[in-house]
Amino acid sequence: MARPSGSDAGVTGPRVRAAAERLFARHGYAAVSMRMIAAEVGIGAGALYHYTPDKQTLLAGLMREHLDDLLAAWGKADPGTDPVARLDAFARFHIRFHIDRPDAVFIAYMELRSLEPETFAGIEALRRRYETVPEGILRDGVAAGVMAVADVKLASMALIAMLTGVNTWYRDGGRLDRDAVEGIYADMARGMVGVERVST
Amino acid sequence: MARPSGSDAGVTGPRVRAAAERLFARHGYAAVSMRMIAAEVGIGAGALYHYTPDKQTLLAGLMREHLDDLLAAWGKADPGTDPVARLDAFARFHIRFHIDRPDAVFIAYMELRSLEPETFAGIEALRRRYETVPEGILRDGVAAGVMAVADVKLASMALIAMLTGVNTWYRDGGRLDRDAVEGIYADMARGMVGVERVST
DNA sequence: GTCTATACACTGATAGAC
DNA sequence: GTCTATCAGTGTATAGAC
Repeated sequence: MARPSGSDAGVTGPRVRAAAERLFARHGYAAVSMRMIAAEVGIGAGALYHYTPDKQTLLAGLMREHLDDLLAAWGKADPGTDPVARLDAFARFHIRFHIDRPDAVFIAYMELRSLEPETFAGIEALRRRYETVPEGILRDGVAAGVMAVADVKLASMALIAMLTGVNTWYRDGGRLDRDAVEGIYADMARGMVGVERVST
Repeated sequence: MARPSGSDAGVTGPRVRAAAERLFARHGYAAVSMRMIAAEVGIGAGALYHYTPDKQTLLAGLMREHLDDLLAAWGKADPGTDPVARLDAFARFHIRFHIDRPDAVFIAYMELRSLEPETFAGIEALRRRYETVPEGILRDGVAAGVMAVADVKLASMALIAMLTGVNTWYRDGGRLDRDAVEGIYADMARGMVGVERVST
């Protein structure tokens, strides 16, 4: 039995966030109006303010949620074994997680400038925490003598940039599937940080 | 002798473009008003329309100019010798060129979505042409047997993403100077595409 | 070449009816 | 929980004086 109209039982909130995510990613935060978001959801603009106190909070919420998910997901995906295996896992995890959420990724990386200072600081701290993941892996790898990098911090930034770059061109149904892409990038990641090649 | 006021002899046009570049990079195209640009230059908003027919054209001009400069500069920097030397030159060139123009780079990469379709196509073609540079180098390197990549196109995209990523953290006067950064990245680039290490 | 004045649409956010 | 109506402010772009 269909329930009486008006009792959507908490589905509108998520729909508002989903619409905002899509539109912010597509057009940019500043270019999206609250009326556009409301129209996408199918409600009036005034009704949006039952789900967010303002536009800025809506954006910050999307970013925080994305980064929290990212950190939590790596916590589960981290094999916690030797550095080379962790590097491989990290490369594959990062690509998989990012190509599954192109909109959230784009917003989290590009709309930092749209945040007010205090909000920015909190989000930036989460980003920074994620950057320490590859740093730890590389530091361990260098210490164990199985990796060779001139600078752990630079190599970590280079690795993240390389992996995140997949989002600029990857499309489902393209020439290579996810697994192939992950494998090729994991390979390049190993070469980048000086892991000795297995087959040469 | 100072010339009579009002005869700035074509300096206002460049100042308009410079102000727009700075502001678009800082706040995003959509968040910047023509009034803000005019205020930065020190003229009224109406006077801007002597230098650009509209805001969109102003943006597209900045992007086109940046990409034209990039392609021309590589044309002069390309040593045109063996693939390994060209890879090294490309990595160093790309980093140097990009960290010297952080605003233009940010705009060219991030405001593509702010362009109307026809304008977008022209800009995108220039970007695509630049991507063929590392593709050619890697193809030659693989053919010559001095590089080993699973996929030339992916490796090119990975290389560009890695190098462009320097712009997200590099600041003049930081821990490492330009030349050191270039050297470290050129090293990682070699490892990434399977060039045999000299010192091991 | 720059100014002021102006057009008219749209902005984020609020108030109060239902 | 959603609606309509509304606020004060700002958006791009143009017209015409100087």
